[in-house]
Amino acid sequence: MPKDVITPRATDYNQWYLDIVREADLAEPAEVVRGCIVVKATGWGIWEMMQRELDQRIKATGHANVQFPLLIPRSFIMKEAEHVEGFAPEVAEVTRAGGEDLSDPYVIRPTSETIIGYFYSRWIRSYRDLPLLYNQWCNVMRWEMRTRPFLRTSEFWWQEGHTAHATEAEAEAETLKILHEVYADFVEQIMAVPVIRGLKTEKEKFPGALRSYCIEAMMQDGRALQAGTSHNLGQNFARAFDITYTDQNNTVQHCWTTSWGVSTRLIGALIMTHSDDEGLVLPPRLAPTQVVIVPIYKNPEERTRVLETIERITGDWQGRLRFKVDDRDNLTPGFKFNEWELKGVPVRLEVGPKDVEKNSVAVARRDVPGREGKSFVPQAGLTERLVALLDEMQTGLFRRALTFREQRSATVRSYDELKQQVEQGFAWAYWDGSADDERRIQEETRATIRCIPLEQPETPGVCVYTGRETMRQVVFARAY
RNA sequence: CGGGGCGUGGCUCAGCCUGGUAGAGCACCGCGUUUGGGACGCGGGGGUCGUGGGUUCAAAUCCCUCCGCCCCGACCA
Repeated sequence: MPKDVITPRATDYNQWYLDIVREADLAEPAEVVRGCIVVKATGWGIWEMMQRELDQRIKATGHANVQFPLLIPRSFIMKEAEHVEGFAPEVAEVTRAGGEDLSDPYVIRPTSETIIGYFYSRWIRSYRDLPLLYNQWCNVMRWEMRTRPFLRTSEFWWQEGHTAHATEAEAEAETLKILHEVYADFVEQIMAVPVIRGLKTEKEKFPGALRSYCIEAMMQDGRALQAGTSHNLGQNFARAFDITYTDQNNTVQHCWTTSWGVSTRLIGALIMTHSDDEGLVLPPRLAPTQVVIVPIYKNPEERTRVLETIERITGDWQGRLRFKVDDRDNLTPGFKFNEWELKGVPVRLEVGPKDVEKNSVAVARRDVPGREGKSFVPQAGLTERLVALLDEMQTGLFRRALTFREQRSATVRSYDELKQQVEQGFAWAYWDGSADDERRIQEETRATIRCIPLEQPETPGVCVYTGRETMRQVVFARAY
């Protein structure tokens, strides 16, 4: 009998999400620290896989890792006008240390453009120093009013890339390269989450940026989640922090800078894209453990025989499959089946006395939950079969998510249609409105423009709000 | 910041209305039997009832203070 530990999605999507986080043992509320979470081993293991894949891509595109201080002089935050307005309300400050009040208080970094800008201004002298391509993995803090595990917490973990370039074109190329080659590639290929790549509107862009690009994903309730952002900061921060270089003509110029980040929020995206009422579902290429093996036996003799068989069939797995043998002796197989299902391990193998005799194993695939996803297969050729199965599951998860998004997306031609469509998913619409129009729509529908997709239609259409003809199409949705 | 809810073994909660020796389920420990979809029996350990004050012969229970957490809305990766 399964225990009712997870609220079905259809009953309460929000509660389902919280149940998954708890039951899959990803994280728990920190309780004693407002708005923060403790990321537990299963959750952090997933983040480490994300870090590994992202870090490879960040380095492959020419960046190196560095580490800046956690604390930033408060005065730094005040230097870029839009940036102050955007972040001042949500920074935590350190006003006292070493038993004394600080004459110049610090803020705990909400993001590091300012302190990095300060150092870049000292490091960059010549065009020969450019481009400067750095990234840092760290935690940041933003005093959020309402928090949810992974999606929005006061402290979160992320990477923030910060680069400086000689020209606007180079900065723009960098911003887009990160969006495509690092973020979209990782999220789609490894997380199996389809994304829309686009540009943020003025209202939604990063405080202090010239332009913000983003990737947007659709969750199972039809709402949008921003999965990553890449900002072309123009010369705004370079002016605020005097980041200048001398060019080939001996003229002093301001640099063009970029910043870009993805965070542990991706874990939230992962959950809300693939998981089901039985628990977490991990795409094979991201799963820290791809195959878990549950031995089944009634007595010590059987145990020995079964474990020997497992030893033999996993003999050529090193380097091909990430696996784990669950030989805990105090738990029944049934308990383990459910536990690994909750934790989202893509494939479970069961090896018992019958399999030892028949040279078979039971294979259960997580993307088809319960007994339906279970079949008995021969031990011969198992490794190849599993590698192929994982591959098939990876592709299948992506396709399933993409199909879902398409079913929940529609092009709308009137404001009434838009209102209806955002109730259930993405509304594609021609748009020629202002930031104020955007605000009014948000008030009335709770939906915002998620992005102006990079791929635009070739024929003009009529703006869904103003009625004016325009070439520009945008995506409206309610967002997390 | 507004609105609501809750603080009692590790967890979920009952007990409070109507004051009188602190309970249950789960988890944990020991032993035995079990083990192919969340095992069972027997035994056992563990709680200054969020904090401070008040009322009372007597407070988890009644009154007040403070603190914390969770949930729902407007802002945000």
